[in-house]
Parts: sequence; structure tokens; C-alpha cells
Amino acid sequence: MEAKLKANFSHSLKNKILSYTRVDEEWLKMGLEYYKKIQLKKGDILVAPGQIAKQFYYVESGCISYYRMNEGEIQVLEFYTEDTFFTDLPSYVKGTPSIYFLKATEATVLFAIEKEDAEKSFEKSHQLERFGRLSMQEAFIKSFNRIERLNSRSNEERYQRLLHKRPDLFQRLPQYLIASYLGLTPVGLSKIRKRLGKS
Amino acid sequence: MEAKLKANFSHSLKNKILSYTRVDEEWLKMGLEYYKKIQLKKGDILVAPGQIAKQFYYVESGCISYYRMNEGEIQVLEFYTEDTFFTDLPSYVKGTPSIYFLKATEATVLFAIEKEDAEKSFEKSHQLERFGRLSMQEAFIKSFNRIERLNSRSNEERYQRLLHKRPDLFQRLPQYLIASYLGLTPVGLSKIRKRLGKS
DNA sequence: TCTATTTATTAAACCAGTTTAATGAAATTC
DNA sequence: GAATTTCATTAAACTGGTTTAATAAATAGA
Repeated sequence: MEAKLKANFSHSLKNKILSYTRVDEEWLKMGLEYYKKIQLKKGDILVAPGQIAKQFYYVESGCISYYRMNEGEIQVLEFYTEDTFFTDLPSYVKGTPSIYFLKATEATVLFAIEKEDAEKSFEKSHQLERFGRLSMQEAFIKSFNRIERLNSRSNEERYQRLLHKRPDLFQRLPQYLIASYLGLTPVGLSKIRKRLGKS
Repeated sequence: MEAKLKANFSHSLKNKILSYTRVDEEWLKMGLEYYKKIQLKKGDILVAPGQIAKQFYYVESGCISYYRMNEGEIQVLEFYTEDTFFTDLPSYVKGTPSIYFLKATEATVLFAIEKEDAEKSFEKSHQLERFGRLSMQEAFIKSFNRIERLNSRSNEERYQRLLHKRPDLFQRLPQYLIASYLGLTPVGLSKIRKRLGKS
């Protein structure tokens, strides 16, 4: 049974939590026990429009795309990869039906905690509550940076920055998803790439 | 002295905090005592590039624009109005020099808490820590909605939504700031307005 | 391995925005 | 209240993207 526990335990999740704040071993253990492992195959859908996001997730490995369909057109908001927390926050927070998809773009391993368990853990432990606050702060800053990027003019520049900062995305994702993430059509992105000499 | 205390006390701030979570009277009082009132005249600059944002703010009344200058061009990220928390988060969190302006676009009353005091209050009170988490969560959702808007195609639609959701902004701010916030030039916004019959 | 499907590129026509510059209106300052 | 500055509008030329459609390349399925 020790083995079984191990199988359901993520060292990287533990380290991730500890990277935010100190947490006493007993509370950390309690917090971690709430998480359960989820294995997704490429193409599996975690959350679909109409569903309520009742869990908070940690990406152990793989990639989740967060997008919606708007008048037949895909709009990618974010890609979540290794060592990242995510959920569909609007649905999760308000308990309202999601309007987004959360979909594995490749084989993915997640750890999931039920909302009520997360809240229980925050209630029980001041330290875990702090972890909650700081991880939310980090999420906010990430989101903020996204706005920065969306604002700082030229698509070309944005493309180049993404290429530089997240080269992995260009390896693991189809181009039309990246185009959407950059706010472009596949045709538009293709033109930019051509202009820049396909670098 | 009671009077003096009163002058430095914000009922709306107190209610704002309580809107997130219950806080026992004694802790709430302690938390609130850290805040000090700041009065700004139109045009006053709260944070300028190069400075470090060491405070967290609450808008009692008025309006703060959060923007940067990029190659001579203004880029507005957000407007903060009544009953809102804000700061330059990247600088505040990392302690690095800001690259943004925080400027009063009209006479504004703020309540400010020093970062170290805020952290002290979170340390001392689990409930205040929770308030910190939930307010950060709210900030994140706002930021998220902003991305949503930036993504959902057509500037025209974005303009109309803003007009509908925040009509006050069109009263209290010059149009070129709103144009920048929408990711347009003043000329572009003017054209849209013309197209839509100036509604 | 061959077939079917999905994805990426290219071309051509188009369009919603930009840039620049001029004009006029409104707000500030003295 | 006159002068100055700031702000909004309009026009004209331009541009970087879109849309549509056709083709080619890569991937997945049988």
C-alpha cells in the first residue's frame, strides 16, 4: 500500500507548493493527500462548455489547452504545461457552467483537488491558505503579462517573443492553436513566418 | 482624537474586506489601522517608471490610470475606480523598479498599506490572509476578463461592450486614454464612433 | 502501405485599422 | 476673457492583417 500511495504522490507538486511558502510537514501531507492523479490521452477533454469546474489542477507532465469556440472560430486563452496550476477559474470560483474547453493536446498527467477539499485545506492550515494566496498572485501576474503582450503592438513582435520564451510550444502544438493564442489566423501567422524567413 | 481617527478611516474599505470573508473585529481593526489616507489631485503621479511600488492601494473615490509609455506611445492597461484594490503588482511582488505610471486622472482618495504591513497582517491573522487570497483571486478574474475582451475579435464589439459596462469611463476620461485601453489610436476610435452613429 | 484527414502554405482580393496632417472645439492658464 | 494648449474629428494614403480558395505536406487510420 505504500507503493500505491507513492504512485499517487507527486514530488514536483510538493516542491511546487513549498516554492511558495514553508508548510509544516503534517499539513503539507494532509494537503497533498487530497490530490488525485488523472491521466489523459491526447485529445481528452477535461472540461467542456456547460460543465462546472469543480477541481483545481496541477500539471505534472503534458499540455492542456484552454480555449473556447466562438462562432465556429477557436479562441485559445492559454496553454498549461509542466509544473503549472490551472483550472477554469470563472466557473470554479462562481460555480457557474463553463464556456470553455480544457483539453489535453498531448498525453498528460494531472493532479486534481476538489474545490471543497482545497477550501478545507485552506481553512485548516494558515500556511496552506498562504500558498493559495501566493499561487493566485502568481497566476495573476502571468495573466497580467499576457495582457502586456497582447497590448504591445505588432503581431510580429509577439510571435518572436513567444518563439523565444516558449520554444517548446512550437514543437508540441499545431500551428493553428498558436496562431489563435497570438490572436491571428493560421494564414496570418504563416505570412509572418514567411516574412521573418521561417526562423 | 476620535475625530482624527475617523478622518483616516474608510467604511467602504472595511466593508470591502468583509465582502470577501468574515474577519473578527479585533483583527479587522488591526488590519485597517495600517492603512493611511492619500489625497491626490488630478494629474498627480503615484508611481512612475523606475520607482518601486511598496504599497497596496484601495480607491475610496476617483480614478487611477495604469499605463506605460512605449516608444512615445501610451499604453493603458487598466483604470482603477471606486472600491477597487490595485498596485503595480510586478514591482510590488518582486520589489523591482516599475516600468509603469499610476496616475490620478481626477481628484482621488486612496487608502494605502505598506507591503511589509500587509504581510504582517497576513502573518498575524489567518482571516486576513484569506482576504488576501480572495482579493487576489478577484483581481485575477478581472485580468482574465480583460484578456477575454482583448481576444474576442472586433474592436467595434469591444468598444460597445465597454460603453455598456463602464459608461462612467466615457464621462470621466479623455477619449485617447480609452482608445489606448481598447488597443486603438484616437483616430481609430473616432472612426468607430462615427460608424456607429456616435451612440 | 495506402487512404483519408488534418494541417500548413500560398495567392488574390479585400478591409479595418494606422499614419500623417489639417481643422475645429474645448478646456486650461495667465 | 484672450491666448494657449489639449483633445476630437475628418480626410487621404497606406498597410498588415483577413477571407476564400487551391494546393501541398504531414499525420493518423485501416
